[in-house]
Amino acid sequence: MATQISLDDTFAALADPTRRAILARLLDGEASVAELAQPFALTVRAISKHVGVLEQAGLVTRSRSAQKHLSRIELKPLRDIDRWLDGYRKLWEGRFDRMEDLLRRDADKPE
Amino acid sequence: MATQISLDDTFAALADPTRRAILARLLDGEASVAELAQPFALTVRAISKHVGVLEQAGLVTRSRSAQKHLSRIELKPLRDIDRWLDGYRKLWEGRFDRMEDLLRRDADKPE
DNA sequence: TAGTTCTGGAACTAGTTGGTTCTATAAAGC
DNA sequence: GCTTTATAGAACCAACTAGTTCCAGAACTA
Repeated sequence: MATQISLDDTFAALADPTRRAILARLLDGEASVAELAQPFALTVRAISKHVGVLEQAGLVTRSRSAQKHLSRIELKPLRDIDRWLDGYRKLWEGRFDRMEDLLRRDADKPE
Repeated sequence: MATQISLDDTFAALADPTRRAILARLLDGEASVAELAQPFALTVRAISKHVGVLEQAGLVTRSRSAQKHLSRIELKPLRDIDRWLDGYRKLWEGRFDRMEDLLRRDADKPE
């Protein structure tokens, strides 16, 4: 089984704009570290570390083709976040006053 | 205007299980710091700091009623994450082989 | 007024993060 | 075989984080 990824790691990995940009780039297809580094004013090593963080968080897998290690986006952790959001989504999808009701539900309870 | 919140801050705030638990608790209604601290083996001060982080990230607003400062969940940053996910959601909602096509689209380009 | 309750500020600590540089290794190209 | 290219390991640094303890202030309670 693919070692369980925590929401902690996923959220932490996504909390960096460089890493989110790398993920977005990977929507266009697999890429090597050098290719991923190209748009940034950072060393290739720094980008390599960012990819490592994404890999740790399960958001990226790598396959080496010759010297190039191709990175590829993995969707499962994103789906996990999506499912986590489900618990809150109903609050903004309902009518606004119903949302207010939910939020205040306990506040008026006699305890 | 309510000072613009960055995805960086939102993701970072959500990368901590204590803070996610606090948010979940706030689904049941507003609560004071002391109330929020009750389920945790942490000092009230530590929880107060966590609430501060959530507040910084726009996930919580506070209103003081007497000494009690009531925290309330705010949904906008969560909706922002939901919208950010939109860019990826189509990949796991489509048929799997179409997703594969998208991912490999560039890999086979003659360049 | 005095005491209690609720919270935030300040100062500190240990551990983590995001970046650097320099070095090593593995595969391709000549 | 030597050189180049692509990447990761190691060591380092400055900044930030999550926690603590101690103290101060604001507002209820008696």
